[in-house]
Amino acid sequence: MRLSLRERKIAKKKEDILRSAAKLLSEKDDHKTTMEDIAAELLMTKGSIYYYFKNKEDLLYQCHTMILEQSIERIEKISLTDGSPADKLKKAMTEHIQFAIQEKSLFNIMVNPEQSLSAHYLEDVKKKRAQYEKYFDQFIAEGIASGDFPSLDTKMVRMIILPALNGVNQWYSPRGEKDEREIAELMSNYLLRILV
Amino acid sequence: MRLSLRERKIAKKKEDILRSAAKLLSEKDDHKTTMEDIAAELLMTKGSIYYYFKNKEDLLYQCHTMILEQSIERIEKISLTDGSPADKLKKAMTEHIQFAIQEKSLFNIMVNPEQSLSAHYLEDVKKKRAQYEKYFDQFIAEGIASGDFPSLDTKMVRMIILPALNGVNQWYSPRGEKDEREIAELMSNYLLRILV
DNA sequence: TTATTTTTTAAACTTCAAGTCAATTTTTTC
DNA sequence: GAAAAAATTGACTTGAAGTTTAAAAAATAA
Repeated sequence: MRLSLRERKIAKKKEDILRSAAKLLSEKDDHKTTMEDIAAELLMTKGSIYYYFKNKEDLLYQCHTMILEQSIERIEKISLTDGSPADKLKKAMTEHIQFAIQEKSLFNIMVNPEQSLSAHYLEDVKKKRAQYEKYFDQFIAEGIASGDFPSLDTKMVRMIILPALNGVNQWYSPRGEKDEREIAELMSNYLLRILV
Repeated sequence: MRLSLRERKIAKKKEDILRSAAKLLSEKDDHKTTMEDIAAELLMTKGSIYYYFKNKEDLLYQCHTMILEQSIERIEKISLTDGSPADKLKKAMTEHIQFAIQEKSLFNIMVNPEQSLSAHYLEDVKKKRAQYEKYFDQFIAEGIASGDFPSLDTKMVRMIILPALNGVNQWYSPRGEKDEREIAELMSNYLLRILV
């Protein structure tokens, strides 16, 4: 119990650091964001970051896993729903968009893992991404099988959908004319047109 | 005349350097690609790069402009064609995809200019990007005006199309089952479904 | 060939950030 | 409240990469 409390405290601190890292890394390039900057954001010194993380790359890697694991959890839940394939796909898209906007910084640093992560970490990140992408393929395939969607190239369609969804947090601004829900609704509807 | 010959020689050398830079920068992150690496690729020493370019950021910036200016030229030509809006849009999409694949490295480093370029350069790059994007908006708007496309949110549609097109060079592999033309054809057809 | 200009080089210079660590402070435990 | 464990500090080391520069080499011109 007590141990669990401490563990939760550490987990919280780790998450704080990850968010600080993500915030700064999403603004500037990797090497322009120093460990000192990341620490300063939290009124710490960089020394203590090394108490929680092995090194800078580990920090980046854990930003990836944090988002990826949550994303997988969310889409897993959707897949267990008993809606139509189109319903599931739509829900997956709108949730993705809203999550991406909500976690803008973290999503932002996830573009181009190839460039920023070395082989060891990259492998794992790619695996998790593939795991997430598979759900989209699954929903699309289901729709084709059931006749809800016409026969089409599942991967190609998914490779249109996902970059489009991820693109959102590159241009979204909270001061734009559309809010999260409107964007999610509009974009997912347009994307569904490809399939019906 | 003689001057022009020399100028062309310099221009060629500059392009060689830009391509070397792009090649390495597209593989690794900015700071992991050193000026020495870029020079070594061309059997030069890093000192001589500074004979042609002001600094590393200038190198990056000119990679952007090289591609952007060519892209704008290409789409400008398409816009002067007298095909239907759908024809022009389709041509713009297929050309974009094929150009992106052809110039994979250069396109690759163009994701996230915000992170790698400082304000001064960034402004110019953004202007050029906007210039390019405007053509897509134009084709879509034309189609709506002529009744070829239904009424829809031009910007939103463009913000689906372009990220999808740019996504291609993240996953394209020359050893994949589809070649450039097939990908361009298939993807542009799917994207057009949103509009018709 | 000689003189002049252009280009390349190699080394030096500078700057700066990642990572380490022993000492200190804070928190927890009993 | 004292002892033990956990967390934080900040100075230090290290290495690396961008940039500068003076001199050498190569190309061009006369």
